[in-house]
Amino acid sequence: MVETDKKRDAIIEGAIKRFMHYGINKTTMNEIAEDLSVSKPSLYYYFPDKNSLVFGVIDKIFSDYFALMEKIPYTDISLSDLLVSFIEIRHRFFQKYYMLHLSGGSPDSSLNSDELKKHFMEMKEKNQRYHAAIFEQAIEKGEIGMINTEKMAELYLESMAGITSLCILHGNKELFPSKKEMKTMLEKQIDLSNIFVKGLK
Amino acid sequence: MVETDKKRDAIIEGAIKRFMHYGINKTTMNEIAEDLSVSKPSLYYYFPDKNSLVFGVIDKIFSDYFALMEKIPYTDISLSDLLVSFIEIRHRFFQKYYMLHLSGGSPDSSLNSDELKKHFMEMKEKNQRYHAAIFEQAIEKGEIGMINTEKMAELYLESMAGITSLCILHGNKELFPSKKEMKTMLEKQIDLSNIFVKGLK
DNA sequence: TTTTGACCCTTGATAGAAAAAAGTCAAAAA
DNA sequence: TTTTTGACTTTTTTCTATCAAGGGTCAAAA
Repeated sequence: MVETDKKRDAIIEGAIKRFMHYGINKTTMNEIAEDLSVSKPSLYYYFPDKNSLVFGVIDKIFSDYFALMEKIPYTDISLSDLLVSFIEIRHRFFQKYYMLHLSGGSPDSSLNSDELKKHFMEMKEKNQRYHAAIFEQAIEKGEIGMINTEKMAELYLESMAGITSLCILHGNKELFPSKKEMKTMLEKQIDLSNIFVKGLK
Repeated sequence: MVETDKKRDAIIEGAIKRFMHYGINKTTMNEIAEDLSVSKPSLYYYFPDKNSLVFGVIDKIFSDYFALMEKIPYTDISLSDLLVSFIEIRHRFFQKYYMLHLSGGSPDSSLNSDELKKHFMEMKEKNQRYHAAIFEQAIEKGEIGMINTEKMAELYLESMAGITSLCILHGNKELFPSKKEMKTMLEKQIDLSNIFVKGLK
């Protein structure tokens, strides 16, 4: 039903706001309910448990991410530039949703459910397939040489994720990485991406 | 004094054996002393505290690492192959000393002392300088184009470390990464290294 | 100079209690 | 019939008090 879906979405939006500021574990179902001026059982009417709500939130975020990716037209733009655009999109999402610890190594137990891990895996694979398709196009256009696109997309994204991972790991142990660390990370990813593409020629 | 240095080394060797098997935090000064059939205060005669002993151990391991690196002659070998040799050396050390968590993200509080962090930083920089020198040679030989070697060495090593970091992060949560994960990690590092070098041409 | 037994003091693990949060349900409201 | 709720139960987390273990010291002996 449409009304039901609207309410579900409103709950997800409310949850996202709390999660973005306090993180998943530090947000209670009561707080989300209070924000929306409803009772806790109402939340449980739309979501069987907190994990499903978290799932809904993650799913929404990823669908926004892919929507943004797919909005970028990949004709009339070099592979390097296209990949940089993708890096910038990921960078914005990483900053915006940092408190949700979507990049792994999470202290949030809610992210450790098998269901959610599976979903993360699926999103990762979807992202890889999308990048592999981009590589495929670039091969057809003669921008890069013949490669195993699936494997290269995986290696490429893993090298990007590795940079992110190190930024989180070696960063100051504050709640957030500093603006400066963020900028350095972004620059390194762009540099590496450009070298990577050149290396595929 | 020579005798004193010998005893220091013996203690370090004994500590390494324990650390390799049980990790730093799970090894007590008493155990190290018992292994060497001396009393605990004897240890404290040679090392003012546990941190200094850990420092000695780390220092020994890094000096072994650099000794092995420097043994590889870097004439008559392509940059790609040389870098692969380095990756293999790091891989062996990573496996051998895995329990010491030298790759960061350590649960061992002993590794968090300022003194030791500084030392880690110095070793990282030494490694970067060594790699930068390698890149310098390759430029002179015309194997790769002109680049900022310091910056490239940093980016290169960080992309390698990133792969390692992800392996630790996403690996099974067992004590050790599996042989298979290790192999995959090694292959990815080699692949990335080769693409990176091609990208510098 | 080097080694040691005996000792102190700090820290980290453990368990049990208390608090908080997740989750349920019968009944009311829409 | 669908949605909402106050009051309730169960589970999880956090806090705290205790205690053993491990780091570190020292005076005396070798």
